[in-house]
Amino acid sequence: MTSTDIFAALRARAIAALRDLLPELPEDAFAKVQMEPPRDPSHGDMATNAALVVAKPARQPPPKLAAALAERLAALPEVESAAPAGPGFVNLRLREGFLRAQLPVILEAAEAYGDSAIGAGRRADVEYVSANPTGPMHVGHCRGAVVGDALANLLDKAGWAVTKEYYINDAGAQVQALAWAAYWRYLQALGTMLTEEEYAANIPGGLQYRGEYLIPVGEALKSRYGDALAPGALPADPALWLDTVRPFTVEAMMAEIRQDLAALGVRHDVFVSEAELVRAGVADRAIATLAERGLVYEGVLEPPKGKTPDDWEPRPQTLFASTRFGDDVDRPLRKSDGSNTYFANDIGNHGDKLARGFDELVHVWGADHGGYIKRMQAAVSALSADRPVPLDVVLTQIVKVMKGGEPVRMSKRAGTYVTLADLIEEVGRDAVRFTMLTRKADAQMEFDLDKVVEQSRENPVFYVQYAHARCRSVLRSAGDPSDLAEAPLDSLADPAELALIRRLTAWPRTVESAALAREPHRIAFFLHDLAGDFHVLWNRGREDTTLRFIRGDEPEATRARLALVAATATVIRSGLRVMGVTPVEEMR
RNA sequence: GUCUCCGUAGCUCAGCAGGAUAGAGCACCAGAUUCCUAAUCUGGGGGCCGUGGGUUCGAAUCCCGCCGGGGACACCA
Repeated sequence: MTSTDIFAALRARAIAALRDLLPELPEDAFAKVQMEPPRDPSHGDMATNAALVVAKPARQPPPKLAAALAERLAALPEVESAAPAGPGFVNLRLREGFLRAQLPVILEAAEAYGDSAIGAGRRADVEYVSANPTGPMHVGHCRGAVVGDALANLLDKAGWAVTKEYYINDAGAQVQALAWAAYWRYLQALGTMLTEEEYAANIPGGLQYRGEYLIPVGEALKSRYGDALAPGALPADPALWLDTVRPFTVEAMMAEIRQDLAALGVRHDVFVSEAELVRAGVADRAIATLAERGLVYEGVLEPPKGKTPDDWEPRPQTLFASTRFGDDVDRPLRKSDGSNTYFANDIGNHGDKLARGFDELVHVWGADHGGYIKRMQAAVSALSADRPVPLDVVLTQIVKVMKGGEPVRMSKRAGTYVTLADLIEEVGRDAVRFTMLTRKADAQMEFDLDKVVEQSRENPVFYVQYAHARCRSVLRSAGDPSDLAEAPLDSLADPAELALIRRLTAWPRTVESAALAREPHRIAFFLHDLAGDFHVLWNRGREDTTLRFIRGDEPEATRARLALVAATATVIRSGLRVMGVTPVEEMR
């Protein structure tokens, strides 16, 4: 594969030179060689630790190796100069011509610039959102949705074959409670004489979902079934209606969730239903597999340390020996009523993923599920013992929604939480998505409704969009020339122009490192920096008219700069695409 | 009590799988607009990277202890 990543290219050059200098050295001695931008730009365009890394196995002092390596590298056509530095680094300064030559590379690749092959086509299943189908999505789900979607896009760009998956938790007690709540709205639609409290007193677990969003579901049940499920508008035996109302309600909730996701621009490839998996016996099969491997037993757990639940009692349970795979305690597979625990069903879910042939599993969960990671990884290890498949979990922290400097109170019970639909309506899809990616997923985040719509430098969404719009504005006023990849580029020599080119060439390695770290927020930071470089250049043109992009008196220089602008726009678009944000043509 | 994440400028946060003199934005101070959008930009001050050890050529980064904070801890999902 021909990489467009010049850092990878020069790293290969450095390794080749070292191999030549030290033919005795085993190949794995070069594994830790890095070629990266130095912190201090005055050190040059790239720096490598190659001499430091190789010094020990080569039994030579690093400075001596660095000097020899520098001499070799200095002879390369891409390299202007190379010098040993510090304890054994080699700093490289690239020829400006080589840097400029990256612009046609970018323009020809277009948005494919930065695509990588490190994923090597491995099949990755990215499961995200997976909100319980018990109500509309709120901002908490939203972060997971955006992070997951961007991560999936990122992995795709970096060479994985990605499936975007949603796991519907439609088999547990909460869905049961949802059905009871929907049934209440149904009774209301039929004109029941009961009060809410009277109804709530007689249902298992109480009336848990009181939000108004179930009212339409009650109406829909009425128009579909009349009073057949509650003759005389009186509560009937659940055996008569529960298996009808539950799936009906789940379907209604999922329709709403799909709508919310669509509004966010999130589209999953696969929706997997927990209930269906259970019906298909997937969970039982997975547990049977574990049992065959001697990992399932009947046992009594210690009470949890710290705070013991009031109703705790020692009791034999069906347990999975997850401690053998690094978990803290073994985990129950069956509830006291004999049905599967959520964990047992999720083992089935993962068994199903493995059966579908994925090479890597990635999940995005809320941080409150952090305690669940070890047991799930244990289960996947146990199930994939013959062909290890890694399970990576990305946790997303809480989002605090702020308005006018005050936190917006959220309560699902009271039905006052901020729904995703509200949020999108208020600030727009692109702002929501971009902002959700301006923090590391695992860091708490304040989402300031006022700032996000503010059109100022403080707002990174705006800042990046504005840079793209400016690029487009320039290209439009130049008549959108199409043959910029052939433009002569020698006139691009101003430090600000070269700085922008250097930034652009860092895009491929940014994609790779972000994908490997599973950190899509790095894309947002990169774009912010890139936008900054562009704004700087733009402003130089204010002070120094010879630096303007379009110069009527200098057609060649104009073409060169248009090539630079077009490349910048391309990379911004490419990054925004990963984030799922629409690049704008103008800022009206 | 156990597990887990976190602690970097006054504030909000980056810091790229250990690298050279630790960065950005906001806030603060001083500047730039006959111009392709000043919705932007330039310059400046500001840090014991919570703390004590360890690993090594080299640590904000890796390991251990401590302090401080978030989250999770059978039969919820």
